Amino acid sequence: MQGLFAELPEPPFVIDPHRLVATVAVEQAIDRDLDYAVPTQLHTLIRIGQRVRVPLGRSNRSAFGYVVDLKNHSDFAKLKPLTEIADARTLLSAKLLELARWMCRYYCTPLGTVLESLIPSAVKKRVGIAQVTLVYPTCPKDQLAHDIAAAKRGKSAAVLKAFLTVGETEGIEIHHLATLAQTTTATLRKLAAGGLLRLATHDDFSLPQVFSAPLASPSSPPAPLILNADQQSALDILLPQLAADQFAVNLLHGITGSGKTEVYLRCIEQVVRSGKQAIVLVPEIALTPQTAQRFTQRFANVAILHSGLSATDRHAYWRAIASGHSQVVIGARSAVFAPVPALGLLVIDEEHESSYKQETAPRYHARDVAIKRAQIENIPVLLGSATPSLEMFHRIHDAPPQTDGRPQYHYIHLPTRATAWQLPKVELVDMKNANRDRHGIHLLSPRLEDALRRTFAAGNQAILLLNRRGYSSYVHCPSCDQPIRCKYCDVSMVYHRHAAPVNHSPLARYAAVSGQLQCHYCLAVNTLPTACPDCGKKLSLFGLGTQRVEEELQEKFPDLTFARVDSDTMKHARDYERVLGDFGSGKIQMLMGTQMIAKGLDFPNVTLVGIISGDTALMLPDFRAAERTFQLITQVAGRAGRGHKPGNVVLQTFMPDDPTIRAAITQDYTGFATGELIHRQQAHMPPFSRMVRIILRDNDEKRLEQYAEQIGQKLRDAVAAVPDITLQGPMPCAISRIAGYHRQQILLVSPFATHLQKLLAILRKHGDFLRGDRLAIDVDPVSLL
DNA sequence: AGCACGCCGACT
DNA sequence: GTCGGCGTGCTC
Repeated sequence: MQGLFAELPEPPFVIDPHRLVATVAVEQAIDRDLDYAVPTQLHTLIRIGQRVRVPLGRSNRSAFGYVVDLKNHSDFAKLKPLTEIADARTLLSAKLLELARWMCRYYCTPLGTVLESLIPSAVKKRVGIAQVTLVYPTCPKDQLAHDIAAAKRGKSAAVLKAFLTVGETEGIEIHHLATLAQTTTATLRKLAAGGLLRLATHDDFSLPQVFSAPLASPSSPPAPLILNADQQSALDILLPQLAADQFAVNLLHGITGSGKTEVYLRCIEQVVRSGKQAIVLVPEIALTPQTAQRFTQRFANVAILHSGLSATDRHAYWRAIASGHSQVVIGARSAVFAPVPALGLLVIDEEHESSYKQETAPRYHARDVAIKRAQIENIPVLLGSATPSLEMFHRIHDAPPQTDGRPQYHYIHLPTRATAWQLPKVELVDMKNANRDRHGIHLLSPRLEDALRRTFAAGNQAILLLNRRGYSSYVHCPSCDQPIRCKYCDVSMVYHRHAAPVNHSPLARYAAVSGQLQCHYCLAVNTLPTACPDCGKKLSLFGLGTQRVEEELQEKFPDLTFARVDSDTMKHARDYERVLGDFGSGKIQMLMGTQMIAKGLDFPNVTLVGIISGDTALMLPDFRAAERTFQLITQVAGRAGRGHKPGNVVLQTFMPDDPTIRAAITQDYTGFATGELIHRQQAHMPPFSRMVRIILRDNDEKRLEQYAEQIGQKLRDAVAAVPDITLQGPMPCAISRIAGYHRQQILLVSPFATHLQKLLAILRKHGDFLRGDRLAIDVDPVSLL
């Protein structure tokens, strides 16, 4: 069986033919690679990168793993033989294996666990791989004519003639042969039983029909767009890197509408022209048909790895990508592992997005993995954003001057809108005064209401952002002065007006139709109590959610057609596509919802963006709260004025003097970043330090405290041996309980990532820190909740 | 992650 | 007397 990857070494020359050892990373949280003896009959078949079955443990239970090394000796005395090769293909190229090894070290995660998330499960399970039966004549080829003459007529002669006409030295697929010889497969099997033919079955790894289209021209010719000067100078930096096959990190900082995508496309065109492939990462929620179309219009073979793919399709795409058929791969986080044979460029769009961080083991950040992969493949990586993460902004500006052998960092700025449209005007509404003269509760200020009316009167469209689902975020008892909290989590429950479909929760079926309390963390659902469970007094509703805004809109704008877009109403990708389609065609006048509508939408008729509460995220107990707030406001503001009409943004806030809000009004990224970086430096926070967060959990609070103290002591001892690391904690997490588990954390902070890595390596050797059920290690955490 | 070995409470 | 609780440690 031929390997998929040409660069993989042949199996070693067998020095001792009786002893071949395979190092295997089992698909389990075992932080050690295990050596197995390779049975003699597998010596010529085994390859690094194959998935194998091995006996494991005292009871020799069967486990799967990946061959990560082949050698003639082992330090271990008594080796068990591996059971079988589970898949003849090499599922891992040498370079991807090197990437996995780096993740294993950097994220302090067992290699087997890393590989488990590198190889899609559809590939592991071989979903959709059929067996194909091939038929061979038993006589030598030069005797075929003689045998045909001997058979004279009948089926035997017809079948053998088919071999001659095809001129096939290899076997012919059984159904194909039956058609050629005008007979049936049953007859062929009979002839095989009689000794005239030989049958053999193989795995059918061929690509499905959809991929058999030739490398044709794309569906529509590339638009002969004229680039502006900034785009052109961006390409002047990027294209030589591509031509030179050179590792370089590029931060493409371009305001919304500045034409970042066109820069991506031009770079990818060059990659494709040179016969290589490109990978484009986009945030999960930006993986819409609208995004995909921009690429499929320009390239013939685009693999779009979206979450709705079936296992069979996923596996088929993986094979298409591994074969080099796909020129461009577009996908969310895990697409960074796409097994393209000749990677030419990695693009990470919206580089600052926190959805690039995986919150389960291996807790990797796809942007950082992409940079590492680019280094391994010796290619450029292109990080795009209108609001770069402070990590990248600082790293690029603080990079030492280019010297030989050091990675090159490039800051590429696109400061103007590509089409010379105006940036939207942002207007601030101080909510402390806005509703002074009105009765009742109003989420929409008179100013925002007025702006909406004028927008619709002019036949334009609007987007309204509120970053919280549900109706009301606190159900509050005025007497006890306590909001109703989740039974299992340390958070208040959110009131949802109508039974929202919460299929993930086993409690969902008990939800009342009229209204329910939901926990947004563990997804528990309760009915809304009629009175305070503690004192029996009447409850009142506080805080606001998208459902409440929906209600107010229906009252104030009875003729308005609008859609609420949040994870309650958009359960399927299809719902979302339909709503976006209706919005694009003008059937819907307004979208209202959570951050799902803040990213990437490009509708030229949108002239107004309303932000109902610009400061909700600012209050979160997280050092990135200001950064997130600035990013969200800037992103959603960028949805306005993308056509020929100027855009307006109305930003409602209770904190009109907050520096983050002020910077967001003027969309002054550099001003915001400079100020925020000073704060971070004073507080010794990232990007001026690196952080490792250790999360401990237990369903018993007392036991957790003991455990945290014990781990804390071990850590303090270890920290004493490594310079420049400070330890904070153990302390309760900001959300001190989730789904019944009490949570504590310990933070390790150091100005030097290498010191933290050294510490983790020591702890790891010690072995106390791999109890995945009680302890999680999060390197470079993106959230501290 | 499994799974076995090991040392203390309520059962035939 | 022993069935079984889940704490600790190993897996080539």
